[in-house]
Amino acid sequence: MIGITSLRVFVHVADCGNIRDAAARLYRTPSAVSMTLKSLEQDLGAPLFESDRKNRLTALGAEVRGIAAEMLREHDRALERVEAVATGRQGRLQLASVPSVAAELLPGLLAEFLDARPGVTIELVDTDSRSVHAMVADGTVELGIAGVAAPAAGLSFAPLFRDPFRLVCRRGHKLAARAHPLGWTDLAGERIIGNNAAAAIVADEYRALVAASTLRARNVISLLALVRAGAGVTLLPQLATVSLTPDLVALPLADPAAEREVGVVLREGRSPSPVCRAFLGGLTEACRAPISAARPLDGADERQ
Amino acid sequence: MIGITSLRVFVHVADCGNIRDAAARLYRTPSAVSMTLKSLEQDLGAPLFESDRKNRLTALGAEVRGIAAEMLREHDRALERVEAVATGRQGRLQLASVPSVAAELLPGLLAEFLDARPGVTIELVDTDSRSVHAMVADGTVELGIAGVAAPAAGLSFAPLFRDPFRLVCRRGHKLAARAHPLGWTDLAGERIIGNNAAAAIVADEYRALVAASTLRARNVISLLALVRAGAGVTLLPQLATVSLTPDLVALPLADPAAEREVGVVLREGRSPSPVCRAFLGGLTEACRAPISAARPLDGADERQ
DNA sequence: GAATGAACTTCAGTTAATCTGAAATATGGG
DNA sequence: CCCATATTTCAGATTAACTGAAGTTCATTC
Repeated sequence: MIGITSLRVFVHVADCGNIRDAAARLYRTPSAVSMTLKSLEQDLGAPLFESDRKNRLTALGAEVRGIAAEMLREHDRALERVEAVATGRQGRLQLASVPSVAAELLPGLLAEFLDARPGVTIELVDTDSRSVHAMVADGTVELGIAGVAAPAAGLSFAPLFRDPFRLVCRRGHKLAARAHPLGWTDLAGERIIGNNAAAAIVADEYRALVAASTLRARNVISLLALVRAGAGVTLLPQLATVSLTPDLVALPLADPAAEREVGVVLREGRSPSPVCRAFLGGLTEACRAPISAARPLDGADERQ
Repeated sequence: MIGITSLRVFVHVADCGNIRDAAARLYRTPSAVSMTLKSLEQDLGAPLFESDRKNRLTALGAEVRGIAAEMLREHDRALERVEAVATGRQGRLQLASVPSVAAELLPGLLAEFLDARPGVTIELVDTDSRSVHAMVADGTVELGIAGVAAPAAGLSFAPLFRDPFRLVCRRGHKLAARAHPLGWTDLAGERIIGNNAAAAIVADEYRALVAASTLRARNVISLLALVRAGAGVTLLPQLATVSLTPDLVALPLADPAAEREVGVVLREGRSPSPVCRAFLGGLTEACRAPISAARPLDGADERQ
């Protein structure tokens, strides 16, 4: 049977015009090339060259050369693509993330990642933690970045970092004057604006406060607009507060348990694609360093 | 390195969903398939299947399968084409022939040949013997069918058949009443219309007759029109007379030397393409049988 | 037109790749 | 938890492909 290597040998000889040079290019001895060529001609049942000196093709040789050269290009291109996909240099990564990470951590990371891998396509969805888990579970996205959830069947969670909640209020708010982290009792009497992210806080005191609250916002934009308008204060993970406008401040909380754990959500029993694996590498490395390092800060996360 | 066979094995396993069936399709043992798959995954550096039971692909596996399947299709198609070209089932044949053969012998032969080889393209030029040789010599056509010529450098001639000349005249012509083959002396006093084909007749008697003639035509159509109009008589190879209109007759000549030899003209030191070779096979076979057999005759070549 | 040198081919032996069959191991359904 | 089935592993065998030396062919030079 005619093999692809025989054809490659033939094309090289046709290009070189002699066996010696072709053999050198192929890292073979001339005798090996000669034998390969002979067996190819036998398989075809007709000569490819006019003479023993391989510098003139027969009509058949010219035709076969054209067909084979094209086929070899296709073949090499395909192999190149396979290898690119296997090493994560090429492919598509569908990714869902909670807004804070999507806004603060991912942009720089993704830009760097894409610069290094021109063949990669990334689709990023930002939504709340619950939806992130759902999208991973139903296969809409391959990778999720979200807070822990009730351990769902078929999902795996790998922690990335812990992120303490902070109180967000207007700069002129009386709590902003406090020199020390706020205890839950300090918040008594404040109108707490509930939000999805803060639902991760399990402290009974907070639960009680927010249960008493009459205002709840789902989207961070409207949430902060409410705070800015003086409608109340709210609790957000630190990461979500690094880019606050100057009229708002984020104050630390005394309760060390008031934090969320952000991590990577994957579908269990489904090995991540090489692109995904490569991205995960960059992500965990970025999170090994303190969160703030992921984005150059101008002190916005310090008490102001 | 990743080989094409490894990818073919992988695609088969992915299609079958298990190794056993794939092995059967590939005429290999399951262990061979398993080992090939393993080495492919090692080359790629990542698994292609989720589990040992090869019924669920990883994301990488799915991508590789797509790329590989397309590549294999291309590869097989190319190999198919190479083989078709090598066996003469595909290709182009450029062919020049003298008009008589082109009109009487080739049509049936070409139709049959093309029916049997749907991939073949044929370009047929009909012209006089001298031009046929020239076109073969300069590579305009690969194959020529013509009378013998002065042995030119770089051309080969292989005889196909001998073709006796006949005298063509009007049905009512006085020579048409003759019961026996015509001798040269019978033609004395006739106006002989010269033509290219008859230039092959070497007999001195004919030379003298045609030298005395004042009319000469190059094209068979106009030549016969002249005869039909009573402008004279002419000599044509028998093959050129099998389709005469009923108002003309072709009479045999007594001189056995009054014949042409038609054969195949090829460029020397240039091995014919497989299509050409295949066509030559059919051609020589058709000529082994008497000429008339090449075309069902209704007695038109008999004296009428 | 013989001598010469370069290129190709052939051959025998070697090396590398691939396959087979048997045994061991893993998997999923009952 | 066990059984039937599928896959993997391993050692040995087979096949394909390569190397190096010797022989042949071809074109060129003297």
